Amino acid sequence: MLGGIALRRVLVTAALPYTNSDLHLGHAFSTYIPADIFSRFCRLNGWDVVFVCGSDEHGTPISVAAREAGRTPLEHADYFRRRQIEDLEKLGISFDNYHRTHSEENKELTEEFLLKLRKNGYIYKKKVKLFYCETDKVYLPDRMIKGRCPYCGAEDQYSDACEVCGRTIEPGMILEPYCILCRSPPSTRSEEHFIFKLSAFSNRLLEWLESKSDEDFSRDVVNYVVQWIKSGLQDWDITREDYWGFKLPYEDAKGNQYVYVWFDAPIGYIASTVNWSKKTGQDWRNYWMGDCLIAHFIGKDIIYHHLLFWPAMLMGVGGYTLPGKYVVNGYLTLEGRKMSKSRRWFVPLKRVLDKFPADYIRFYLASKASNNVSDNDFSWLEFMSKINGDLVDNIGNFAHRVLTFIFRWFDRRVPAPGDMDEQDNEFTSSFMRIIEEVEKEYEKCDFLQVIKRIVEAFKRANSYFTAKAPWEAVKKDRKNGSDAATSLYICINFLYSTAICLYPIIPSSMERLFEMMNVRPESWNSAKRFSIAAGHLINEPKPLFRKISEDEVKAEIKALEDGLIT
RNA sequence: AGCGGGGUGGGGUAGUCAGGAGAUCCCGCGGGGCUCAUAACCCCGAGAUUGCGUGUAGGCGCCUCGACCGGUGGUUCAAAUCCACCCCCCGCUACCA
Repeated sequence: MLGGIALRRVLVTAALPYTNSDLHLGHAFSTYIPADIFSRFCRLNGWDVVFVCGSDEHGTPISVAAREAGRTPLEHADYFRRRQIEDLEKLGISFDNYHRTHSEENKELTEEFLLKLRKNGYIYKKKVKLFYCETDKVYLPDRMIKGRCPYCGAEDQYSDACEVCGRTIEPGMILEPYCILCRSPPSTRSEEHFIFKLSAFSNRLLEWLESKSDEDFSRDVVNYVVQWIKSGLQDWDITREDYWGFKLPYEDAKGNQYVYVWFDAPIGYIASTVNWSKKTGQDWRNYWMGDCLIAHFIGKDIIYHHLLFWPAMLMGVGGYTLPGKYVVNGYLTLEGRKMSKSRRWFVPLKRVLDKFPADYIRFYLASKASNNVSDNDFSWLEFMSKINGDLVDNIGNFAHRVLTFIFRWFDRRVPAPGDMDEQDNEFTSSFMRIIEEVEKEYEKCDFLQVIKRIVEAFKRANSYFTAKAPWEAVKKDRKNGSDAATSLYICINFLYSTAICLYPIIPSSMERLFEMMNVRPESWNSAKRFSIAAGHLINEPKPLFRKISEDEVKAEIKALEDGLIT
């Protein structure tokens, strides 16, 4: 079973949104929807699960953007934090706690990490050369310096890599460097920095990674980082000058030296759990220091931070449980093209959530999220066709035909079944089998397969319903034990079971369905038996989903093409 | 440049780790059925797959007997699946989070 954890205790984290912009469909796809579905699935199973997240608020991009917007970095972070929370709530992401990295808890933990790592001999000091912009009064990281490529001579390339010839540019090699803020040439300064001895963990990381099952650590991802380790890990500079973040807790640090954002960001997961502890009276150590499956949900861009830097930090400090499961999804392209803010080729969550039910977005994106690093495409026309075909016509319509049938022909009461014939037995055992399969796919976080199998089950159900033709049988005999009664009894139980299966993916729609069925979703296991008894009274059914019109999606495509997305 | 992931009927996708009759599902297309249901649903079919000649077509004739999951070659009784090389697409590359 899942991660071999006996206690069935799970801590789920979703990558912390960086507070310098609004969230878009890509974020929802790669991280928040998968993490939320998994958390809900764990809760249905009755496991002890805590789902934490929070905003990631430090770093140069935020201080620079804040200055441009005439705000302090904290005000800037606050602004986007609020907007992100709005979107995540609207999307139905069920965090148990949403905290922030610029918090007391995170400050304490970060300091503790830094002090312990230093005490354990994993932090050392080293002189490094830095670019400094005299005009803007900031130290410039690689990405804030552009210049001419020393290899192919291409202009306007970032100082760490040339997009034209594809080569990596070593620090300081860039020709005619300039600051991207003011275009003036930077000066160089030499500072003493604190360095985390990442290289010391190479072997331990390798052993740890290679000891994991494919189920919890997908092979693609492990190969990817193993390659990285084998080519030689470099130590990690965790100091920044004149920065927006936490001060270094070392006595020998200078007053303007701060902690690099990527050091305190993952600690934010723990900080959020600590903050949750304070609210609930639970002990966060049960999750971070005990027998618990820690599951990180991330996009493929931050694999290194989560599979190398972060576990190395935990190993170096000692006493913490290491991550036990990673779910990594690739990027989302949009209509076949890479998303880009500057080219206005993206879809903000605010916009879609304004126009379509969150469950539509969840369903469509989940149908592509298969715990896999390869990219997936978001296409408005495909979105429409999946929603209309799978969700409305197949699933929604089946629910409606079963419920209205019981409501009208059996006076709202689930009829008592008679003897089951071969068709009844075959259909029943096929959907029980599908539920077992769905359970396995949920544990793997392969939601593509989950949805595929459920859609298939509904197709079978529609076929079964047509074959049994209860509308004919009912004309002859509509009492309990009749042929029609048997079919409907089986169908409403199928509906309950599959609604449980879909509950983590489209929770609010399934809430409405449960309400119509007049039941509460009990547990995952309740899907594996006939949970709705004969005689049970149902409520009046109403259509669960509405169709999307072609005009609606064409309008979205047009808005994109006209560059109207902001 | 290196590394990673792909290339499967008209479009989109599954299957590749554990080789077994050329293949899943969705959309679209052709035909039929049903009327309980949100103009929904069900069933059947065509389409990936074949050289040359000929007929309006069903077809017929001929031969060096041809085709099959990007291409070529290999391993195998058997390859979409394993191996090698090649072509094309996409992504990532630590101090941009």
